[in-house]
Amino acid sequence: MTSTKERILNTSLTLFNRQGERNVTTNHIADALGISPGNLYYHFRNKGVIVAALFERYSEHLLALLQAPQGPLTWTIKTHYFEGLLASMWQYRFFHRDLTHFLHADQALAARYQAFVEVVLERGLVIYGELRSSGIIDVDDEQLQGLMVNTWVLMSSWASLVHGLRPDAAADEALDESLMRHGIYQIICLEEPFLRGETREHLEEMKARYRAADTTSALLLGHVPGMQRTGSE
Amino acid sequence: MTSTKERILNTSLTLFNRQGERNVTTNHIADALGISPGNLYYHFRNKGVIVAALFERYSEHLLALLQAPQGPLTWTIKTHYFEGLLASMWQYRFFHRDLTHFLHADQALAARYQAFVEVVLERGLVIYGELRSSGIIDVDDEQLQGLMVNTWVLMSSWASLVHGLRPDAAADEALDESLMRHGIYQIICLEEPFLRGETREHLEEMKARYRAADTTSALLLGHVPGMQRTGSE
DNA sequence: TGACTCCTAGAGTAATTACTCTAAAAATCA
DNA sequence: TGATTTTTAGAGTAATTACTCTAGGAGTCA
Repeated sequence: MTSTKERILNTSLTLFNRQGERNVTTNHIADALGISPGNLYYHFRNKGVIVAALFERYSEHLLALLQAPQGPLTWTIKTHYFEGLLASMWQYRFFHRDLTHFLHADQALAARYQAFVEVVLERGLVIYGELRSSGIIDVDDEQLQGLMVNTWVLMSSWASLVHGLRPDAAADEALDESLMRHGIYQIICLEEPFLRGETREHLEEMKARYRAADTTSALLLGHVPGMQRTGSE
Repeated sequence: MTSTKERILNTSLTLFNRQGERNVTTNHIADALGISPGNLYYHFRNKGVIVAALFERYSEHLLALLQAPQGPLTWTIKTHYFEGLLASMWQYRFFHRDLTHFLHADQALAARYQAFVEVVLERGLVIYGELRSSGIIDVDDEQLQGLMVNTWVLMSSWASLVHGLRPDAAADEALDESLMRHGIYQIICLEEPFLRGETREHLEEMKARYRAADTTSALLLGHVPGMQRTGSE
């Protein structure tokens, strides 16, 4: 039996993800749990600390993933690994969505968030650095940094972006999977030009694997009419 | 003398950008203008239509820019052109920041936003298509689409991202310029691997131009310690 | 059993905030 | 000028919502 405190966090997370933190009141949370507002406030002295506690869970989860030893790293393994990262981020997608307000409202949280991003980037650089050392990608330092920043932008914004274009996605759990694959696909697009050696042979296979399936393909570009299939020069 | 209606929109935009829409009440807006709430509500029947009106301004502005004939297109011209786009987007940065809530609260706005994104992507594809036809970039159709999506993700998220990491940026107008340049720099990073021919000769010059200056360099990666300058293989 | 702490209920409150209403000033027009 | 319309003020309201307070149940330990 999970504790009430845990249950509050869990349903808060669910509701926040589904409806956005702004549209979820503390009374809603209590209702959804079948407990009283008083009880909720016994465990969390205000709504902000619920958000902060969820961030703590999120960042711990992600940093743990990032700390995990990787063993010998191939591009395929790395991509699969990133898939796991993105999945975790998706679980806490409300956070990046409503980030602005949280950081505006809570100085301490803002500081922790900044530190969090720093560590994420640092660790990400190590991973890309290993890929480089193994001759999997061919980049100079500057390109490596640029790639890293762009990867982070993509990963941290993907959920919000999807949510903006597919409001239904928050409710429809079945979409999640394919939407996330699309996110990974976009990361592949980022990395593709830098791939060297035999790794390039896996490219098509990986692209096919993560390429958006029917439903998702329409998300961003599937139904843009102006695109002719002329092939590259 | 601008009309009261215009003035309401202008100060709303300013306040929204600075403090986030959520933290700006209609009374705040009225106060800032030195008019009565009643007056404000005479011109806009609720807060939502202010947001919607601002979106209309934003999308018209951006689409007009996108429609503008370009003449012969070089990569340098294109980059400069994107700089203008990003600047316009920065002017309405509150919108992409609080997007989720707006679309959740207003179905019609959600539909218009989707249509807007479609047109933006369509036009963006045309531009990248022209670069390809001119032999400036070398991409196949798939890469072109991937690049386009990533460019859009970057541009539409950049302001929020910056705001999350530099809360002060909203207040400090001097930072704007350099933060935006950094955004363009990241787009250059996206495109760099695809550049061909003599355009590559301009690469270093352009990178230098948009590379983050001292203040900004620390924004995302400047002070990450784990990064050694080992040079590429 | 009794004492003590932890947990819960639920009515209630204070503050915020989007929005209304009436009446009067200002502009427009005949 | 007088009539009509547009614009404004500003007090006020209804609803929401984060949060409090008191009292009582439920374990736990002596």
